[in-house]
Amino acid sequence: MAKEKKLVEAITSMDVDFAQWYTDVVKKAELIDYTSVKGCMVIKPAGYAIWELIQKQLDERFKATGVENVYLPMFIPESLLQKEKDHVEGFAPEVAWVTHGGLNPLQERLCVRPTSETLFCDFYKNEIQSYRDLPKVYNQWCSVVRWEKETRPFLRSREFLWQEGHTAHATAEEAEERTVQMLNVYADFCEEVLAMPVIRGRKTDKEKFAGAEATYTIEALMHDGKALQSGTSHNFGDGFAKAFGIQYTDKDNTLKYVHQTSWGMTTRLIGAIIMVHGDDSGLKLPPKAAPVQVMIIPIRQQQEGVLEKADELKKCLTDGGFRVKVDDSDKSPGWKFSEQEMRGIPLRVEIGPKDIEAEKCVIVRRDTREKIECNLGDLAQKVGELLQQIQKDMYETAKAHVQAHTYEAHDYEEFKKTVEEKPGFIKAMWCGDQSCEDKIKEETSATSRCMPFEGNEPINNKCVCCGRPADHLVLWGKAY
RNA sequence: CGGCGUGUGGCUCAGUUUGGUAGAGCGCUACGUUCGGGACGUAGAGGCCGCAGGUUCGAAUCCUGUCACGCCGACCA
Repeated sequence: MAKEKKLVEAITSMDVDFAQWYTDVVKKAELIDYTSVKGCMVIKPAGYAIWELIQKQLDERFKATGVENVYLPMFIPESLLQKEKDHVEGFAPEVAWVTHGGLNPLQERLCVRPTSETLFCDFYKNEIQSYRDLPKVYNQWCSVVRWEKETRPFLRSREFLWQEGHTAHATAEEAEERTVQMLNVYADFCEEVLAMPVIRGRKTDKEKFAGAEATYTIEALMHDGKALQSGTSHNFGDGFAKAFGIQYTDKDNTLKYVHQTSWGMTTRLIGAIIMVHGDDSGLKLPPKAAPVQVMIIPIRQQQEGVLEKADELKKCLTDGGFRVKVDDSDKSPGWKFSEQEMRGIPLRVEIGPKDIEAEKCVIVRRDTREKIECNLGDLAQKVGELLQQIQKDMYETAKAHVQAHTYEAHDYEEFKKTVEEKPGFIKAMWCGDQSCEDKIKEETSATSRCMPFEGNEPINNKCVCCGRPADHLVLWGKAY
């Protein structure tokens, strides 16, 4: 149909060029704008509002587990960054340095935080004296800078917004418990709020965070079959505590090192929403992460009473607790439909003279495009039901996509063939030797995403790469 | 950091090969007609052709340098 075709002309089809499709959606949905600094973007109102919803709902979940928010500086003295060896080595290649204050060179250069472990450690070493001072469960919302070579909006920018939680505990058990707890907070948040299914698991040593004893991750699968690390939670053991001298006096009057964790989620989640849910018409927001949940589009709005009715419906829905807007711009209705779809607004309500006459309106779902007639008196209730349904259906659809794109490979031939022909997750056994991981990455470009906590029954007992005995099931895939 | 590509009104691009008065479509402004899947008419506004040098009577166009952006790799949330 010519008309159908016209709908998509502004956005490249995802089957033609997924990367271009992503960029088109990001621009057309007005989430960001590029700036004169590579890798740094303007997050526009439509994009920032999504972040605000993420922040609010995540923050509530954090606080329910006892997290308190703080703010630490954005600069780290070089000497501080260098205290933990693995950590510096991991981050040194991508830090930005401040070398001058005004016109004068600094005595010691300062790095712009790429993450704040070292600052939290420096802070905790004075803050923590006794077992009574523990645990410390702090979090900060801020931006960090990592001088990436290649950048993409939301997925990999040089400056990005995130939250980083940093905790200190008396025992290793408590730290481990917190690490897992936060990973679960993340996973539940992704599934319940973002309607995005995730795989929880542990990173291999090769993929774990610089300085961590263990890194846990949630991995999501994008529409094109590539994986996206969507949140991480690290257990540092007492490594940082030893490097920074963070000790407390326990009940038995002995000095002990604290055990620490850190965990973070970023604006990358917005990229995940785009790539998990979006389609050729644009963005598709899950209702709980949609800054505008309902767009009311008046038809023949110049006609007396139409705009008034639209505003009336808006008030009714706003009072019902929904996020609602009326598009009263002087564009044509068809234009407004397309805009609502590109912006991913979950529901639109069409209201025109014919509807007013019949005391009805038409509701259209963004996810299925289904059109539903609704009596005006039932609108708020119906909208509530539909938003819930959409939230649920979007999750189910995404879940089905992950299941349909998760494969098993029993030997290396099958593995290579699967990587090449079937984008998605591949379950395969691994002997635990990093040389196999390296080889697989080099030869197939797939990386180990995680060793999943669930669905990890061995599929055989041989390493998919070298054939030696293997008891780790690893989820592999090409990643962003 | 390597490979490829692109910089011309707000946007998408033509013009560059072969130097000669800066173009189109969309968008924008005003008025009018329209309005249930990207409406139309009329009249307007808007550009040191990324930046800096050079060659030339004359440069968007040729030369040198530089900056930025995009895509693909290596590094990463």
